[in-house]
Amino acid sequence: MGGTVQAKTAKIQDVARIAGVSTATVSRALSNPDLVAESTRKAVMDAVEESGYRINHAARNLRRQRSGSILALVPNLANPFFSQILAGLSSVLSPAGYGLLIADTQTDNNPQERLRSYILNGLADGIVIFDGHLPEKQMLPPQHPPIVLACEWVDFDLPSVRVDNAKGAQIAIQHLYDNGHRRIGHITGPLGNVLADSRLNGMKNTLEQLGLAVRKEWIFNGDYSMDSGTFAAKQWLALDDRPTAVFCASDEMATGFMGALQHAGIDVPNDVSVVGFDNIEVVEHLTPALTTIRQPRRLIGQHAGQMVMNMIDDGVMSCASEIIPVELIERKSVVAPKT
Amino acid sequence: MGGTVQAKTAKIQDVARIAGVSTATVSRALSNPDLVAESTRKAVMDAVEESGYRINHAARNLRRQRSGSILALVPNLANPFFSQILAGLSSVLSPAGYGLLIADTQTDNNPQERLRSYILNGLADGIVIFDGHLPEKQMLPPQHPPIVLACEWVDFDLPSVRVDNAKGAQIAIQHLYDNGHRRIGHITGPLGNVLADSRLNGMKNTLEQLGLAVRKEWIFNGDYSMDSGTFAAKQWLALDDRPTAVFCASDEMATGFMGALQHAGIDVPNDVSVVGFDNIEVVEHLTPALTTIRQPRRLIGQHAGQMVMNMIDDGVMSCASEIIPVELIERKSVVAPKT
DNA sequence: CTGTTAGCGCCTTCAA
DNA sequence: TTGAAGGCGCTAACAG
Repeated sequence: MGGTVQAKTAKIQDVARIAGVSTATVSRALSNPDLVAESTRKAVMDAVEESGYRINHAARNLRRQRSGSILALVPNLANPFFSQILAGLSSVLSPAGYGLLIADTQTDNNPQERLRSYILNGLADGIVIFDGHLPEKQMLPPQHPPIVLACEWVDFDLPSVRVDNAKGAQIAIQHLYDNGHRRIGHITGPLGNVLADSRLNGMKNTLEQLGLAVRKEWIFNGDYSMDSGTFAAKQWLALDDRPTAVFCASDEMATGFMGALQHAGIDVPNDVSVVGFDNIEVVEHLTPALTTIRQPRRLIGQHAGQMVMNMIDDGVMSCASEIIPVELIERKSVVAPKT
Repeated sequence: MGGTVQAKTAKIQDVARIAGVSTATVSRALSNPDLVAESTRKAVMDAVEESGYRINHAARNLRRQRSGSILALVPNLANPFFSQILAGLSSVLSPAGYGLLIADTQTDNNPQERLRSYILNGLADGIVIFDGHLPEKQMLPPQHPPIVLACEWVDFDLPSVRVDNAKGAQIAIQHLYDNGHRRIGHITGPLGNVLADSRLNGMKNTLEQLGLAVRKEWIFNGDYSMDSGTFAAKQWLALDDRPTAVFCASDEMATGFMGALQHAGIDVPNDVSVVGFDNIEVVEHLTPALTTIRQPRRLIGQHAGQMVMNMIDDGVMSCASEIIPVELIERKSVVAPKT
């Protein structure tokens, strides 16, 4: 429990004394400059300078009944998928004066209770949740700070920002179709994850619209990880009757899939075409460079951040959800199937 | 249970009233259970349960003169390199009751002043800095919370946790040598970065010890990014007299390097062998799978976190630095050179 | 435009 | 072992 070693830092009273005004005036000069006369404002600023005054956030927060920070709940901080999103989040929060508090919901085995305590604790003025496994509707206390759901979410009545997953899947399948593929497989995200489901359904629907079969043995279960892509490759290799193209619900899986295939001597894209999802940085440097559906992750973070801040400012608990568009990035992993 | 949740959150006074004790006793029962009688302790706990009391951190922090969180300063949150490190950090901080505050030092153009304000603001009880560009010695205020330097650091007299970079470089070069390579190139990290310099120097020294030439035109300047690896590939391609192997100061650069080479029709590893540094997740799935120097990033985060916490507990401003060992991960990107 | 005043919710001596 | 009481540093009425 030791304490922080801090110098006897100047308080607002010291500034007031030096500037020859009241503490209230100092406070105003600092947070509402418009409310004080130009001359006193300057006197205060000089006094601040002279005393080296820095605001004490704990005191301000107590008084204002807020915490000055936004909490991001991430399912697995180690997953690089989130780095861009967090960067986006940080980029809007920081200029607005909010701190970014990050918690990894996987670090302990009772995330539900943990979420609850985070929400109740008043640690944050707003929360952005990236973990779709987390909440059960009934867990949400009646009284809670603004919450925004980002990405992987189970159906839930809270403002959210997500990507148009079904559309992405549709674009991917259509692209494969346009390149002549009629036998198309899929590596799914974790079952039960809405986002994964959207991609899967988007794929199935498009296939049907194109009059193509949805073959059960061509749907490989994955969990977004590279390893699950590797595993899918093993299944693909074991097939007698193989699809000529595979649409992967994440770039990581596509990477693992292609890698394992190549290590087994398969020629990508000539033996199989592959389309990914996300456009993570690395896939452009793969051989073949991966054709994928771009998901603007930084933007997701920015929008989510903006949404919570707006909710906080407006003192409301809900706002319109947002759908962020996706686009096809054509590279080298798709060619016409061999005849 | 079954109590209605209050609209207004319960304060310590409410608990005291319900339990029939004083607020002091409640406070003690909560933070120093040993100091109160078993019976009253239980009464307090029941009252807490009944009222749905949750501690108000702002108030506690103000009173205790601490913030309850640790600040991580990251040069670029979008860089996936940090995700594992942050996960490690979070995994030790969270159980200890600390919040993890993250700031991206690249989001504005005056990081120096920003760092200063972070340090002075008392926002955090301790700071972990990952940004080697950041601090100038004289910027450090005389009085500041415990700080730990992690990774990329300019020479500086503060406790640090880093990896044995020179050793890593040595291992890499030796491995290439053992495979028959005598013409070895290097892609550096950003110049002036100690970590990059250590790797470069480790490489040069090893080369000399082995009696090999250090050829200036075989040292390509990079900045750790994949794009800089791509750029180095262009330079390699333009060379009349090419090295048969290249040691890259980061896996990202190795990835960009190999990718660009392959896109240009070069056969890796038969035309050039490549060794990386870091062992980021993806490189195992590349074709060829990348031989690299493993850097235990999660561990770095954990150690850094542990170090700040120890310093906070002990009320000291310094402690022994740590060097984390590295190891060679052999995969497929190194073969004997063509004769 | 500025000062006075009264807490925000908690912890922690000091007494009992 | 427990209670009483005084702030921690700041802000937001409410006067002036």
